[in-house]
Amino acid sequence: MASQLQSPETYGEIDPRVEALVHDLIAQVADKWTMILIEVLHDHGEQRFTQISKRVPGVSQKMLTQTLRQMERNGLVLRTVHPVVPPKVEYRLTKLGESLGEAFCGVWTWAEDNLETVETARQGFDERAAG
Amino acid sequence: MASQLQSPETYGEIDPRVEALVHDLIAQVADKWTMILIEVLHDHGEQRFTQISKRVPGVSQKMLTQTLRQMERNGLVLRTVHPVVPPKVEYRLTKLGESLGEAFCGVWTWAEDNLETVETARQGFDERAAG
DNA sequence: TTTCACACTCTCTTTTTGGTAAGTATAAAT
DNA sequence: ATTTATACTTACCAAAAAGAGAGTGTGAAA
Repeated sequence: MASQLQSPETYGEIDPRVEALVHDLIAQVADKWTMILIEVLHDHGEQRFTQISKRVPGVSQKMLTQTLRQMERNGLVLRTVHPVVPPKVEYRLTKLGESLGEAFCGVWTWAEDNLETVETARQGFDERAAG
Repeated sequence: MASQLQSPETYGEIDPRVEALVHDLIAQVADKWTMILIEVLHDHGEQRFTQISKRVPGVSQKMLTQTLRQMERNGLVLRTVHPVVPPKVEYRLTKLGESLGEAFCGVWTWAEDNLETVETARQGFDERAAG
């Protein structure tokens, strides 16, 4: 398969294993729900599962659990279980989670600032394709 | 906006439709291959299809074409077709593409800076889960 | 005449992802 | 005795994404 051709020297000085790790980490962390959850947890502080779900329109229970778990595993979120009935579990961002939120700021503001530019580009592209 | 990660009370005032547009745009633009292609196009300037594919280990032809097209549609990439045989097509980042690359820098460096922190967090989590 | 180069496109198959809905545990309230 | 609340887990299924591989067009070189 020609698509798998390798040319190691093109990556220059950077260790390709580190590159791969960075790519993987970004893929996990730049996920749609993760980004939204960071936002919600930042804006509203420590919250319970149900509160979060109400603030995030469109998440299924499954995805919320899954994303929260992954974030916890990656050290972005602290999960506190209170041994009561019915269960009470609270989530909040760790320092690491907050710092990721700050790192995302650039992308967020880029998206906000360029919504129209992108929309215009799309229209141009689609017209060229059609005409 | 909430993306600025500053004050909780600003969250309520945002138009949810704009929020949704921003989320969608980020989802398209924060995609794994898009990020890698921005990097490669930034580092090596204007390149042909095959050159790019050699510099990106693991992309299939399909994904490369698809991602490049999406980027072109979003105005991130300029595609230049030279009417010769065999075909010659060159790709380069637009200003918008470059600006997105800069916006990503924060996330990129966050990932590099925190690789170990995350790895440690994961090990802790996995041990807790096992034990 | 066959081969090669390049940048795709198309089809088929596999893998991954995500939704839905039901089930679990427990104590208090009705 | 039944319901309610919370925070899940599990099983099943449909949809979407991605991979593999073959095919396309054209002119020049072997």
